[in-house]
Amino acid sequence: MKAKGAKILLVDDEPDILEIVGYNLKNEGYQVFTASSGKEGVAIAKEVKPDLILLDVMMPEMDGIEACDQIRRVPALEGTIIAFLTARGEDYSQVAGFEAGADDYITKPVKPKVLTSRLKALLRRRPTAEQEVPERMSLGDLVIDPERYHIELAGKVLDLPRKEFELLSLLASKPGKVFPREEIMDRIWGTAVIVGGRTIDVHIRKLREKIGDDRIKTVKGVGYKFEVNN
Amino acid sequence: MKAKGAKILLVDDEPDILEIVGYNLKNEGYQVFTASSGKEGVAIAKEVKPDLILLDVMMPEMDGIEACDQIRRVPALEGTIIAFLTARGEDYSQVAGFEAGADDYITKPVKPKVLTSRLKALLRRRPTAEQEVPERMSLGDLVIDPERYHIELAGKVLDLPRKEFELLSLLASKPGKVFPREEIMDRIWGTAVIVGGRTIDVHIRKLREKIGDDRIKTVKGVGYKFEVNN
DNA sequence: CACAGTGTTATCGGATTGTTAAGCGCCCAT
DNA sequence: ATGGGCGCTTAACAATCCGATAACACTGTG
Repeated sequence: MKAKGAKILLVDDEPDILEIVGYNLKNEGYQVFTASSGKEGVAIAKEVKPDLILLDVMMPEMDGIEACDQIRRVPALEGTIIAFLTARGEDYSQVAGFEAGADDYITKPVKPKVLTSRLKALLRRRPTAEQEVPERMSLGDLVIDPERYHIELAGKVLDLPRKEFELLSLLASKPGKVFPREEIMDRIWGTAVIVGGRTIDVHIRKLREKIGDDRIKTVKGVGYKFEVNN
Repeated sequence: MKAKGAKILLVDDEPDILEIVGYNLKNEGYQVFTASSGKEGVAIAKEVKPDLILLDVMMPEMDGIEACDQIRRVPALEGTIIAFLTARGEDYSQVAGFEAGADDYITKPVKPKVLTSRLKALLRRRPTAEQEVPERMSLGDLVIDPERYHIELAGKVLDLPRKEFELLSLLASKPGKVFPREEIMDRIWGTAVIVGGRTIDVHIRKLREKIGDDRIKTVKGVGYKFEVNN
């Protein structure tokens, strides 16, 4: 059910809305950021680069339309999806909003389920997530098949748990390259998740147990690398 | 690029919309049919059996929701994709909450490019619409017959309810491939329908009950895959 | 030898999935 | 119209499995 933690920025001047909507989105596994004015919203957007921004139209200081406009001018926020949250009846503002480059409108009040479903739909068709077809990798007698989510070792099929599979895929994506622990953390857990120091090691250990000690090499003080042995 | 002209039925009471949207779709190589009311839409749908129907929600005589409902009752139009066209600001919660069985919502005004890209995405999702449906799929002792909505297991004919059949067809369309839950949702329920988290599991369970536990495999944290066992 | 970094193992919590039963709307036959 | 059956969804609970952590051992390096 979780759409693995896309970043969502909520901008609304009513704390209640931030609270309620934010709560529901967090519950769905999103990373939620909030701002209480257009100005603040733009600032935070630049900082965290959210995947999606929910903008209330009516706000003091800087309304949603102008905020949208500003955000659209920031190159770093190119692919960001912007959706307006509007009370019903704020009619003409919608045309302006559309011109400002909004991707969707959601009218308040809205049921949490409906809201998250809309957001999911929006996030799903973002261009960035469009066309990534992971390819089958062959490395000696080891075959990594992302589509089937398993590996083949010397002809034998082996199922791996998710984290292990991702970790191996990452390391194997560039054989010989040393992946610093930092990078591994970022790419597998994401910048938002904080896990303890031994977690990577444990997964590495399990991998070694399954595919052989000699394939993953430790570079002390730096990280790990995958090596095709044969 | 042109998908050999899928048939699209446009239903809207505004001639302008029919004109503009129709023009663009034809330009993209689709076969376009039009109707200007829900009633007419249903009639034409029965006649031409389009792959996809674009329904305006607000229409005289019969609105889009009712039309959708009617179309969904026609067995011959079983696999038809239905997308709602709504004006921005029309209340989502009402429409989305309504379980009419639409696959997507598209809000007007929409740029032609965006519209066609979304339609393509929709058509791509449906195995039935994209290319010709393989008459029968044979996978070991399991035969899937899309024509009759039933399967044969070890020679015995087995009738499956619609959702179960669609689910099985989807999984079996690429044996071995892991279908993420998200993708299953998209392709069987569409983005417009909101269903709870356990719904897929229940259908999977019923399928396993009928065709055997060993054919559908769970990949935890990801999805399910079909496997030919012999 | 101390210390920092890594290896190893067992354990626990919780997220994810399995399972069953019940509810609801629809169709059809009585 | 009415009742039963069916298909789909939801709810509630059980089972399972994964992944993080803690605790401790090991290794190499200054």
